[in-house]
Amino acid sequence: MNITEFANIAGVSVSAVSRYFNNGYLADDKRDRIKAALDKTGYAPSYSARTVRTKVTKLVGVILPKLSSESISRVTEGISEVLEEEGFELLLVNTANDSNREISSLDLFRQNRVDGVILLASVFTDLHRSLLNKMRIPVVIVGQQFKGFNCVCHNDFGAAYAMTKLMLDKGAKNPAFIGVNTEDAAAGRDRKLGFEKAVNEAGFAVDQKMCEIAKFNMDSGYEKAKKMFSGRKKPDCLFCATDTIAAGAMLFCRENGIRIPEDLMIGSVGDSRMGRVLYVPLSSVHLHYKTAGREGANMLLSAMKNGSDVHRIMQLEYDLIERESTNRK
Amino acid sequence: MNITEFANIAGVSVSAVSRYFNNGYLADDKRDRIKAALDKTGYAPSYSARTVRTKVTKLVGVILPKLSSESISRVTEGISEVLEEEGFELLLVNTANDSNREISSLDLFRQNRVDGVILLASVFTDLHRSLLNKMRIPVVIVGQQFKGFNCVCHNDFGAAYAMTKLMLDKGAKNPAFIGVNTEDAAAGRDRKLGFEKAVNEAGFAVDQKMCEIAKFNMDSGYEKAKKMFSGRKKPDCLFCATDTIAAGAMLFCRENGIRIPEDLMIGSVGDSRMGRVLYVPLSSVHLHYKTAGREGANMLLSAMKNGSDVHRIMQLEYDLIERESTNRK
DNA sequence: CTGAAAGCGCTAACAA
DNA sequence: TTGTTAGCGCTTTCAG
Repeated sequence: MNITEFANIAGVSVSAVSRYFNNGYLADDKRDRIKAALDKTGYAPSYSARTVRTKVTKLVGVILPKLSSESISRVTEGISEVLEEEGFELLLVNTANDSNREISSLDLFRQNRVDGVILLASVFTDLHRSLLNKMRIPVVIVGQQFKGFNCVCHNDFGAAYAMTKLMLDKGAKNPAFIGVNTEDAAAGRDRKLGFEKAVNEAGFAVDQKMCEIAKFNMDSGYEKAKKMFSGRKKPDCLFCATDTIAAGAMLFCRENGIRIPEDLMIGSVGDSRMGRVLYVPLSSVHLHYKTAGREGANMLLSAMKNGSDVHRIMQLEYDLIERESTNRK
Repeated sequence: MNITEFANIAGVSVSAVSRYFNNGYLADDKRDRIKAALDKTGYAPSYSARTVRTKVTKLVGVILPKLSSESISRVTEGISEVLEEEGFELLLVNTANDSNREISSLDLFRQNRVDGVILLASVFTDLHRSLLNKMRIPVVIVGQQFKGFNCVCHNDFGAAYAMTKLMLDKGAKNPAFIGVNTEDAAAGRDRKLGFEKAVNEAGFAVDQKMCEIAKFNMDSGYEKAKKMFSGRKKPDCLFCATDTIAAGAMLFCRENGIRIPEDLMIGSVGDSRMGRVLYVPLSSVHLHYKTAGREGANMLLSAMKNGSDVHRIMQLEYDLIERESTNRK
């Protein structure tokens, strides 16, 4: 059924029906007639026909590298809270860490499907840049800093620095590191740099043999810890780029009689729920993921409203959370 | 820019442009001309204008009670894998466990916004039923069984039964239970019933004083465990409806010198990643969340294709995972 | 294979 | 306040 047919049934004009749905001028009796006809027929107007006219989709595209990650889902939750309050809905694309999918969904979103885009990605290339420059709708990047675009990000450098310094201040002498791909500027590069700065400031040189790169999962953390402890030199403190990696490393320690924190302190970044209940409660750095999502959404909302060309960067600070895993006397 | 304007620039007719994007008959030279003009102008056709004509949105609405839950995000991941492969995108609504939001988004989806709906909800009411009956597009419910509709669900009853039986077979005599709201037919009611059946079969009566109802979080599990252990009678095995609740209960045990599994066995349902790395590795029942998402998506796809009125119910089985927390000799 | 033209269902300008 | 009507940008029939 279309608006004309429905208007006939209700005994009013099409404009009356349109005004009913768009809060225009309308006499009360017509309003009642429409309401009654609505109950009877179950008519609902077509969103896309409206969009053709108004050019407004009330949709925001959200591009994610994966769904089942605590940090990412917290960001998404923040995004959805703010956006749904403003009457927007989320068009979600899960790229499964596939860069091609990122590119192709960005391209899809150019097809007038959405009013704005929020992009969470780990690695940014020149291709990203050129495509982002072609976008005719506002875009906000969350979790990374990418020059020339709106960003909401964390202080990954500071977080890693603070955690490493905490362990070194407790007297560790042989710091080790398990990070992630440094092409990821936030979780990869910046956290590594923060680690290195703390090590250097404490008067040590960074031993690259004590630095491993893991995947974003527990098994990989386990394997890298195993590799690290197979050498002659044993670390006495370990910084991990994520809680998940730290949990894997802990699993290895537990199986091999390495005591935490006595033999090895462990600290990481993320402050996931899991950290509290690990067999040794994990010291971590809390990043404000949900807030990042909310702020990203707010930034997008104002960009969609004002169409401003000036890009903004917002960096969120962190909180150091000390638990048992670094509690060496 | 619209299709007419673009067709002029490319020096072809509008039909040619339309055919270019819809794989229709088209001479090669025109195809080349269009490709060149595309590179030059960055033109992208309007999705909504197409939808007005074709009535196809290539969108599936997904209604979730929350985002930051491991089980839900695994389901969503399964859904998105299958749907994106078929060229569909997800319109996501996070209802934040608010039943009104469930209702209103279902209503929104009636407005020709999507081609189909996947609904994850915990509590189903008559209002749900009447609204679901009004939907003119296919709907699949995942994670619950709701008579008269397409469902993909888990064997929650069997899962709870198996876990409880495991602990009773190991010699437990005083079984306790921390569940969730029984209005939730799957995680609430069925898991409680499964627990009760196992207890009864072992020749015990269910002591309702040893049964608590918690929220879906760790703190609540902690509080309920505390309450349970404040009474005279102490349980020697505890079934929890979710891993998160079990983790909270474990936290309480650890703080209060209750040994697991010697003094208290603990088992739950969900098999989340966290369970493996708890201070006592947690026995749990694996439910195939991602598969449920995939199967739900497949069911929806075939309903959208065939428009069949017959509703189907698919129940997925479980895997019992024994770990240290129930390993009493 | 191709182009002209008639809609798809709606909104909004305009005249009343 | 109201109803009429001209589009919004696209697809698809139909006649070539």
